[in-house]
Amino acid sequence: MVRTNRSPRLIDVAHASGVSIATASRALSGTPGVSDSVAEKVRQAARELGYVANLHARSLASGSTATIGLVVHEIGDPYFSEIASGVLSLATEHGRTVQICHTGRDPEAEVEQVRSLVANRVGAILIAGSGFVDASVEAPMRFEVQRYAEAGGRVAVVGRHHLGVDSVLPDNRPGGRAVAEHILGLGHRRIVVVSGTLELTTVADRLEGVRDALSAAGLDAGDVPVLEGPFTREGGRECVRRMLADHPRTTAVIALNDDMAIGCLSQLRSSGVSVPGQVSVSGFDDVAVAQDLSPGLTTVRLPMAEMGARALTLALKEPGSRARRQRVPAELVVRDSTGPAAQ
Amino acid sequence: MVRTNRSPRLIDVAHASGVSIATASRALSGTPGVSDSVAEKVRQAARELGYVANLHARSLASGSTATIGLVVHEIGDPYFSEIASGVLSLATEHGRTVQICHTGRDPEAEVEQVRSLVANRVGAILIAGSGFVDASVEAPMRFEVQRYAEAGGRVAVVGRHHLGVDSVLPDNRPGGRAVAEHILGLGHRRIVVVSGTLELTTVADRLEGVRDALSAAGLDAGDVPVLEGPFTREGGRECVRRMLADHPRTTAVIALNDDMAIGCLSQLRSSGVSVPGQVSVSGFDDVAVAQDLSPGLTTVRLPMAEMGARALTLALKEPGSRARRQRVPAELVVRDSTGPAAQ
DNA sequence: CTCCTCTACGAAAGCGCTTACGTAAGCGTT
DNA sequence: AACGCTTACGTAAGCGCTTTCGTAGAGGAG
Repeated sequence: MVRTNRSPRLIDVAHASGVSIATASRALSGTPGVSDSVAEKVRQAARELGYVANLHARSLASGSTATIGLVVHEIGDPYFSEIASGVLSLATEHGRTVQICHTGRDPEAEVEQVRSLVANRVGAILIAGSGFVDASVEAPMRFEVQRYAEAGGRVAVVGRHHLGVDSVLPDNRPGGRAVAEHILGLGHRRIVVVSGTLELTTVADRLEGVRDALSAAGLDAGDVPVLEGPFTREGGRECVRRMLADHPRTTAVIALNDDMAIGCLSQLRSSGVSVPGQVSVSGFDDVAVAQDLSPGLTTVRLPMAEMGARALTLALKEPGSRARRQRVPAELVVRDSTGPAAQ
Repeated sequence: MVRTNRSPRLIDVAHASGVSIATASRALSGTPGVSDSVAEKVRQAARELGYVANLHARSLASGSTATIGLVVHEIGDPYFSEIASGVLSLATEHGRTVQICHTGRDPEAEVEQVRSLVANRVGAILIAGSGFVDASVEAPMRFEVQRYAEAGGRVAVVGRHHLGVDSVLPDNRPGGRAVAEHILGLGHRRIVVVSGTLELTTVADRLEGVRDALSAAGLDAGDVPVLEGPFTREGGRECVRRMLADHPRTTAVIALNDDMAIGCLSQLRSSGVSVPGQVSVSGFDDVAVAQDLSPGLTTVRLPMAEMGARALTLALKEPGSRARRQRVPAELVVRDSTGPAAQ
């Protein structure tokens, strides 16, 4: 029975090294109960045959997988692709493969994707991206995640609370506070916040931080308009247009992520407003390109790749009795897009 | 034998709907040979039980997978993340999952990743990113890919020739020619090309196009310095520093990708050189952020997401008798970073 | 020398699914 | 009425691995 042109199986390795397939399996997967000499013989045979275990067979038999699932909103978005980069790098080190899903920012698609990852019996699920303030929107997701976790699945989230699982949480609120303090410290008082939809917890948290700073400076947070738009570059452009129309005397724009900030810069430039001469602009996230913009974007740095890696680390660890939380510090990075308030 | 807290299996669905597991399997996977009424009954039962097929069992039994593997150099890089975005979106529509590997631009890691995808028995492999001019570097990859393809695997590549499989090839050379013609048309003659390593075919092709245009304009291509550096923003900065030192009278920089162009803009700005007043800069790729830079980057648009989607489409199709090639047009996009040559 | 305990290994039972093959029933021919 | 053909379904043999359980042999204790 010659199987030409097929990849060798465990049984081929077993035959070649003169042991049973049970022993071969143990030798190759490092399970104890095999003498060193036999184990080495088996490994040698495997190498010579070019044997690679069939993952599906292994998963089916063992009931667990080396694949980990990563859910992001949009992989084309630098915020998420940098997180993914961190996850991928670490996963590769651990010999694990990563299956990425993106949801197009649709909460229903998100639940759908998680369900499909569960169905695929992935070993762990990582969920990146903001949750929703509204608990009822969050409920199906929470349900799905909990069920998976209770069945022994490992889950970790980044930048998302309230899911009752291990999480890596950036200091959104302190970050918001820091950037607002910076703006205030430059003398700005006619400020506008450019924000993604307030339904996102990330947005809400950052905004909260901004308000903390405003109150601390004795301002009424109600005096600072919050312009809401899509959490994208186009959203930033749109908000700046509204700002120029409705709040023409504004001297500083606090955008709640870099994407929007980039859109703001773009629109201000096309509208002939100088930055930071007439209007200062700040962002949030510090995506890679932020430092190369003109002017360089003042923003709050979040170590995205590291956050991804830490989430993976959490998911790989033994589950704790309760959900762990890792805070990730947010660091203000001052560049050229902010300057003293024009008089 | 009650299996509490475990997901239902095919046999549970079969029992619930009063058929054999073979019929249940056929009904759920759409294999012909089941009457409509029975099929509907089975699907109904599956829905009620919340049944989802175990992918591993299915793959093991059928010998094929719904997973497709995508190899990129660096998922954090917009060029690749936009391709990945296209692949993911289309894959989701097809009910397929995508496993992404990134290689950190290391040719050996690349082969390693492909090997591991093969081991995982993925249904198709997509490889994005430039190949190497040097055939001997390319050989192991070619070998691996061919072996997989011969064993019935489906492979498609984007932006890479010489692998002997279906490919989606951007018009790098015509694109290079177009952007160089644009620069020449603006009156520039003291031009510098800022380039990634010449070992990459992508770089070589684009450069070829640039030279075509130079020759056509009656210039000696040898007169135009080619500054080589890493194919990244930092590489762009570095090359500009060299340019300012060695070729101070340059009026135009043709960067061979947007990343480098962004680095060029950044360095020129910090060096106090105005763009496009003193020096014009062009890029290549048209990553999403290019339009929002200041000045907006003149570049050559490649529809990355579409390229990814097309590669997937090729891989999903029945294999042809010979490798198919799809050319993707490159379109010059003129923005504000290029202007008339200063006298 | 016997009995017991370990250790190293083999036999074999699945993991949950697909699919080749077998068969019974229905239908049209002659 | 006998025959073949088609359709709809069931039976059972795997897919390639892990893991439980059983056992032979080595070694120590009495």
